[in-house]
Amino acid sequence: MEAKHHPLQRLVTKLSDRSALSEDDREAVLALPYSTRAKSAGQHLARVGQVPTSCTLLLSGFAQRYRLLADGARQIVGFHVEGDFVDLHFSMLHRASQCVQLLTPARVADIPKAAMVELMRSRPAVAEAIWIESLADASIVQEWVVSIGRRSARSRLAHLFCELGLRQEQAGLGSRCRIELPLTQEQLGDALGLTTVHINRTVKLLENERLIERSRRSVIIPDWEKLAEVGGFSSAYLHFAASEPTLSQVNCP
Amino acid sequence: MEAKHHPLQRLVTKLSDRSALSEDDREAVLALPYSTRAKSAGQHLARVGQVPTSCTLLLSGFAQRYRLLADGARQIVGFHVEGDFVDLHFSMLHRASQCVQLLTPARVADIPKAAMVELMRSRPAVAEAIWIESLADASIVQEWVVSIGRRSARSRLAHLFCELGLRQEQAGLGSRCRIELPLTQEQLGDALGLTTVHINRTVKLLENERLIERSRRSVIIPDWEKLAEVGGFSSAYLHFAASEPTLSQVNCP
DNA sequence: CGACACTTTGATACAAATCAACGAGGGTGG
DNA sequence: CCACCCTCGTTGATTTGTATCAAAGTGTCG
Repeated sequence: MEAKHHPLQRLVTKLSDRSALSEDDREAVLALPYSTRAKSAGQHLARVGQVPTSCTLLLSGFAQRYRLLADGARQIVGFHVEGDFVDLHFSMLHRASQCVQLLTPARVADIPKAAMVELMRSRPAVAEAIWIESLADASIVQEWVVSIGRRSARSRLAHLFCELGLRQEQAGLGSRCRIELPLTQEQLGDALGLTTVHINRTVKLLENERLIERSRRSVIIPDWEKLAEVGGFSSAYLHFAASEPTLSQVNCP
Repeated sequence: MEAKHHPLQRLVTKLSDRSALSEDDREAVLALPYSTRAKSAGQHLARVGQVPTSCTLLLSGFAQRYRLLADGARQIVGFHVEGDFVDLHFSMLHRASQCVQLLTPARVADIPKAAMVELMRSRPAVAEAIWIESLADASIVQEWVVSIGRRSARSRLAHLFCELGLRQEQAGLGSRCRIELPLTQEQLGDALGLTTVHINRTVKLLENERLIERSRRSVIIPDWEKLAEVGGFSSAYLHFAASEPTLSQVNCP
């Protein structure tokens, strides 16, 4: 089975992770028509007000979803990693209410909206799997509300690092304790509802407390559990499949 | 067709509002097995950690979805009105990561999870309609992130009042300019990431500015557009069907 | 090597939290 | 029917976390 390198393979893997798909279902997903493109950092995959005609799947790279306010303030409402549909909601709701922008160079696949809808109508199990994926995404956003609404800057940062670490690990991109972070401090601020200056001070605080270490664009978490405690982090809201190792089972160098 | 008073009728109406359902689809929804119960204010419909076996549909009343933090802080992540599924996500994700609590006395219908899944597997159009509904819910949560992350207390309150007004109007419960608000100031604070004291001062500020009026448990919006401007409110994120009247078409007494 | 984007630091200003009471309505029991 | 209590709303004084403004460092890429 050398479908291993099929561009949509990662999507299939991600869906199978949480839902049971038959061989036929998997093949139906892989049979989806698509066209791939390379894009550079900073490019937009969606803009407010657009009416989408195709669904964009992130094959590699890292993207942010955000809204701009009248006074120029920006709030990031989510990050996307490879395997994520970036604008499926907008497709189904007929209009984008946010912007999606790449933070790194990336490869994307465009799938005609009609083909997606057709696939989901003819394959209930696939529809269900995609639905469940979108519910898990929604759960993450809800946890962001909790963070931004009720946690201190220090906890918010700790929580976000924990989340990104786990999500990266779950996506098979390495250990939860070493996060490849293609974000500027300004973007961290826009994600957490804080200013750049305050992010800077808080990052340094965490560093002084030995809760994180930094080297270039990565963040290292020397003691996962301690950081999780500072962030009030519990992975339940990520709704990983049950196979996920307990926190205590993992402890990185 | 005296199905008019079928308890699930409101659900059918809500789904048909945004999606096209055939007569068969509608009847399949109405044929769902269910049992209704009356519940009193304060009762929980779901609790963190529970494994749901049935889906709860709110037939009447008002509920909040919230999370508790270690230090006792509470963050409300959403409100539910009649016609909403209150825990469909938890059912599909196998475990509740939040609590759902009634704010008013209410009637609810319990539908066995297996029957829901079966319905959605056999009727793709219904599955799609329910999915779209959950996407619209997610969009609301994302706007909450924007509010809590980047808006001032005054704007947050204005924005929430606008949202609740429109949602209530959309649900056929009256004009957007008169909101039946079964919330204490503490609950408003927990929803907006502010303290009770600060909510109190901000409410009075809006009142002094003649942006809202209060009488018992309702809030009256004398000039919708002015309040919408203060809140930076634009209804796009609610993703109502296109038939929605433009803001300027409506202006209440 | 220069340009530019990002990080870091300091000084100051505010918005919102906290702490502490008091007031007012609404339901309950005597 | 009144007195009581309990929750909710209101207000003031004070503190604190975070924003704002300003400027100097640092790194990286052409």
